[in-house]
Amino acid sequence: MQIDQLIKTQLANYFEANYQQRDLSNLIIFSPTKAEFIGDYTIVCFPFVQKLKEAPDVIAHEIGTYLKENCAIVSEYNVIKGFLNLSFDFSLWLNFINKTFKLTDFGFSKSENPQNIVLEYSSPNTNKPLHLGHIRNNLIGHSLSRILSSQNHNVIRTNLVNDRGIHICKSMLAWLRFGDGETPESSGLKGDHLIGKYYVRFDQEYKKEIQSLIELGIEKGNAEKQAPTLLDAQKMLRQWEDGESEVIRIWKMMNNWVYKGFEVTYNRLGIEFDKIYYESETYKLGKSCVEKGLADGVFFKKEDGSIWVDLTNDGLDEKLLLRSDGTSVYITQDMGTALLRAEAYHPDKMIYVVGNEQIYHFDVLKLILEKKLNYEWGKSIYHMSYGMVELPSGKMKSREGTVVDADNLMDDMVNIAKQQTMELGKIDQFDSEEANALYEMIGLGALKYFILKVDPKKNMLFDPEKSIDFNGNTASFIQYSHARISSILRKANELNIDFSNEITPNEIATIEIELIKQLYQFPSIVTEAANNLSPALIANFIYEYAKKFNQFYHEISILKEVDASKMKFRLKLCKISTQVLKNGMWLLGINVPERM
RNA sequence: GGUUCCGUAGCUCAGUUGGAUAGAGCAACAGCCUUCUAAGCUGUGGGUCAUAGGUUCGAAUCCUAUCGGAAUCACCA
Repeated sequence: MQIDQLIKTQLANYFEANYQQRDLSNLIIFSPTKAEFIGDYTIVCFPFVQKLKEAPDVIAHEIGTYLKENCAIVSEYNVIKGFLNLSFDFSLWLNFINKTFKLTDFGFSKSENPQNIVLEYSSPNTNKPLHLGHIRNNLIGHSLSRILSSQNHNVIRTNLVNDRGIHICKSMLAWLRFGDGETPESSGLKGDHLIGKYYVRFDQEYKKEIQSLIELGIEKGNAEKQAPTLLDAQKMLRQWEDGESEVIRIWKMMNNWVYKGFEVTYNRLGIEFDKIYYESETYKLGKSCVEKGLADGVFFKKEDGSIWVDLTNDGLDEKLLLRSDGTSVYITQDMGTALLRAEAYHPDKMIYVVGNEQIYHFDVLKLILEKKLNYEWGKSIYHMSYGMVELPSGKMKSREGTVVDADNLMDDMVNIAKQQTMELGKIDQFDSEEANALYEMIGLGALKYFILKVDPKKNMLFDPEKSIDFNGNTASFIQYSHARISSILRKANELNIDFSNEITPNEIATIEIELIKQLYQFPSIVTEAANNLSPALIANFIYEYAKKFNQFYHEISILKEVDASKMKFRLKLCKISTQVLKNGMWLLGINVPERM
């Protein structure tokens, strides 16, 4: 199937026979020919110069002649400077079209060594609703799960809910003091939003107390530690870890409100999990892990009873593993969770989709598990760190209210989509259910695409004022292209054109060849995206493809003024194009409409 | 201060393992709807790829230094 492998093997034989050099085949650079030159694929000949002691264009001609004579698919070649441009026989593309057009899973491939991959993403705290940063996390994670499973890997999608800890106690405390028994039902608020309200309330009270302590002449750092509400929250955390029934009851009740709220958000985003872990269920294992390490002398205890690991020899610092009051910290439960996962799934890889602000945390985690506790699976931990989403005003801070709320944002996007769609007035025949599904598809598609098209590792900017466009490099453009192609295929269906049989068109337009060449690349792009864990590669590729198709659409009439075989050929091309757009967007977690 | 990441058009972003003359979209301007969907297509303008060195046939890409931005170095998660 892969042309480049075929040619490389041929060339390796050639170098062996004529120059007695085997390792030269590693130097072969094989890439699609740039549009402004004639040819399909290009071999760069400069790297051979040193070994073969010949001028680049001489070598290029030699290789070109050899390939043309010995390689059936190479029909022509030309040389420009050291670049050897090869043209392939059209039968190659024709076979590709005839074969691919029957597939529904075009772009997906069977990996020769499928792996068990535990993929963690989302990982929300239960003290506030999801915001734009979480959206990026969820979208990247969800898309990666699809990209990896498209390569035949066994992906276990996991979520680790941070349902315990001091932050939860803060919300609980504020609710007990100021909540007056308020519930999602009584307030009409979504559960996660209700809890978020009290998290903010806690912070306000806390700040007030700090201020008044400072006015009493207490130094700021101490004031922050001595504020009564904070002490109360810390007390509550100890009560929680001791399993005090009233604290546990409220905690359960409030967490359930939040879960119901999250469920709505996840459903709307289209995010799913195979297994949900709760920190409250894994932190104890983490604790025993720490105690075992202490017993083995890998960790050490300070005078106040807190337990630490010394990583100074590994270029990091000392890191706290258990507080002096015996309660666990963030990393404690991550150790426990990792342990559970390793036992349950025997993963070849454990991928954590977590923001780049936690690079240090995951360096520590991996180091502890792999090198200090000597777990074999420790080396399989990989932190897929993504960049922050910034606003024009700077970073989002949930306590300062400068966040873009996930639910509000989705509402806004769908509303804008609705408004724009109605203005265009193309879907008058839709009933309201169809229409609403379409608004949802377009609005959320725009949001998802906007986020996923950016290289995950980079920080990105989101400007709510400008909101998200529906023109240009956007999901709507791709969805629109899909709707158009679907329209052509519907028309063909109405006219009862059967294009399923093998065809051999004799004359082909250049733009068609360009389309086919691009189509041909799709599977390797998906593989590359899986290797680099980058949905952005796919997003930008399908945009390029959709754009090219739109040009094709304008330049070439598909159903008229062509002979029958050519028309059928183009219909096949259309069919494959819908597969590329549909499958590509599926990998991003975005739906495409038949009409819009 | 230590560590890590980023710096490409006015703005938002692409740029495959180093390859040919640096690519889109938005914004601006000029055209194109009697045809399978104009959420589209065509054209124009816009660049010292942060800066300076180095590596080589060749550097936006690799190395070093400098400047600018971000994250982190918590008994927060």
